[in-house]
Amino acid sequence: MPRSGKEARARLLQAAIDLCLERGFDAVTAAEIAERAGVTERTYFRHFADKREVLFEGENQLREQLTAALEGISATEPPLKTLLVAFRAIVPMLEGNRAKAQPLAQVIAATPALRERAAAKEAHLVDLLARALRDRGVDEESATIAARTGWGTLAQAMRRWHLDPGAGLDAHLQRAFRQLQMIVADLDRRD
Amino acid sequence: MPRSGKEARARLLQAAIDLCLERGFDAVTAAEIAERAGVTERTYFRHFADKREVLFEGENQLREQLTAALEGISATEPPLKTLLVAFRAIVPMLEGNRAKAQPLAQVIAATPALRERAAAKEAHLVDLLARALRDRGVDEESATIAARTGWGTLAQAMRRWHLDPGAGLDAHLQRAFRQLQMIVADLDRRD
DNA sequence: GCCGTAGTGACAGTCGTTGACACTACATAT
DNA sequence: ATATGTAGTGTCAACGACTGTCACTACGGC
Repeated sequence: MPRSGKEARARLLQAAIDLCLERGFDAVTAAEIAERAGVTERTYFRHFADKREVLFEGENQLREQLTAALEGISATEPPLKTLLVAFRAIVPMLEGNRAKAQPLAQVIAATPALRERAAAKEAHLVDLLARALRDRGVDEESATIAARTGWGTLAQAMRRWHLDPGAGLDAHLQRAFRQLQMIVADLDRRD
Repeated sequence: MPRSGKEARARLLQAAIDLCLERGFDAVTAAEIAERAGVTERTYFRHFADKREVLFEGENQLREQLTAALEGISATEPPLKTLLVAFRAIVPMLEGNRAKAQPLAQVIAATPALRERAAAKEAHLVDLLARALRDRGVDEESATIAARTGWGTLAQAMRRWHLDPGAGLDAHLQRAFRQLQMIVADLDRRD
């Protein structure tokens, strides 16, 4: 009984989240996730490459939004500024997703296998940023360093934001970038 | 016939490298790796947590060397400087390992599952760096940003070094950090 | 020679993952 | 309405990754 495929994925995601919150990822089998979603285990693996992947649906959205945000930025901006502007552009989307993303983040943080997947996804995104900068004429070395640095700074801002959502992600983001400037400027400081 | 455990691990590593270079990681079974090393599959899993882990033995050494290098640096140095000095301290070790590390890097780069593990190991190392900085009195936010930034810059230096080993890793490292300074300084540039 | 520890082999079993084949819902063209 | 293509699905079978258990063996110290 094939409804829409998209709906099946949504039900699988919900089933996976529920089961993982109840028992933890490792104590749940792929067959159970499928069963709760009303499909076969085989069907699960047609929609997702492996048992973990269902929990990372949201990352795709982030990737697309980030790509779209980068499109609209003048190629004459300096590389790190480009990233900062793109990050600020997706802040509303990130803030809107917080409620849904939080339980997921909790499950991922508690499971080594999922943290591993998350690290791989981050690496992918950094690659994406570096490629976007290179496409704008930034040399390969600067693009890579800027992408890693920019992403790392965003990640830290998001971490603080999760602990203190009241201030707003944008404030945390600007604060983190200011911190970055100080840290790098200090590289040549004499005691 | 239990020789030393340590020797078994070494033989398993060599067997894994050989087989992966011949056929690629995915086309090799854990049982085959064990067999070529002269032990049982079950014994393999006593020494390594999973099929991938054997290929990341070297990372442990890197972690230890980095920890040791950080010990010897005055806590009054600014955070990013601390990391740069630590990185330069382990340059000889990295250069000495290049011959052994290269085929491994090739296998890892060609296999998504291994790239994933590599990303996780990187995240671990960044955590380690951040913790080291915090232990020296650096505030949590600066420590995290500096760790991610510093590691990212080292990673880029190592990438360039792999393409151009003649110049020496240390030269690439200093160059990358200079590049970082320019990129961050440019954040406020007006076109 | 005795003993504790670390390392090992041999099974058996669970779970993740994949290939092959046949079948069904839905959209669209006719 | 009927035909037909496409996407989604169920079933079955199999391979390989991993784990628990039990009994056995090398080796160092006593």
